[in-house]
Amino acid sequence: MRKLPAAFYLTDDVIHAAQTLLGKLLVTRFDGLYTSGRIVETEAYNGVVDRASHSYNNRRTARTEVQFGKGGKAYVYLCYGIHHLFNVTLAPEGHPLVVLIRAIEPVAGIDTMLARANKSSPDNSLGRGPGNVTRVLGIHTAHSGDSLQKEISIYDDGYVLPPAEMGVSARIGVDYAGQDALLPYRFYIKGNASVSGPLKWRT
DNA sequence: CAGTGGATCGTCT
DNA sequence: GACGATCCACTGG
Repeated sequence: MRKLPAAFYLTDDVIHAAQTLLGKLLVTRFDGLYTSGRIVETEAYNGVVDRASHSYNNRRTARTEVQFGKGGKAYVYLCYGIHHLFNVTLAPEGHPLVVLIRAIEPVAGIDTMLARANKSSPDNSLGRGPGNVTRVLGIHTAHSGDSLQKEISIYDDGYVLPPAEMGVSARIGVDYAGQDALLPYRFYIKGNASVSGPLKWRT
């Protein structure tokens, strides 16, 4: 188990980072409660030139300011008034590149996850979908801006994803982005039961 | 499995 | 004042 170093997050290659994060362990430790899950689905958001990105066209607001800082922090925002979506920020200061974590396969602290999700037994939906990822890991908008070297962190446990098992598709839920909605910026582990989206985009 | 519709509120125009 | 980088329950096949 090796925590991803601060240097990992300073890349400008958001596509490669989104691919590399597949198979890594996303870990939280809040109030002594340890939970972790393997990242099985990601999406790249390519900053100022990406219509699907909150920072498109260099738009800076209080909400998106974290994206413009040095990479290696959490960017968490509220979606549809209900769901908290967790992103990893990347790149040196001034480059608002992020990777959305869309699904995890629960690994440790399953009882805690079940309690947070108000469920009694584990199933494939526990870490499926970006809203569920934050729910079971206990992440919410107040954590936006937090370092990924503290309560929230990402580990490499030696898992290696065979290249043939990585799936690629367009991103989900970004129809408003015009042509950019078609970009092949979503990455997932083929056949993994925790991956979200339509069946054809899970196999 | 696919399709539909309600929930719910911070953010930006 | 409109609208989401979504989820769930429910319908029908």
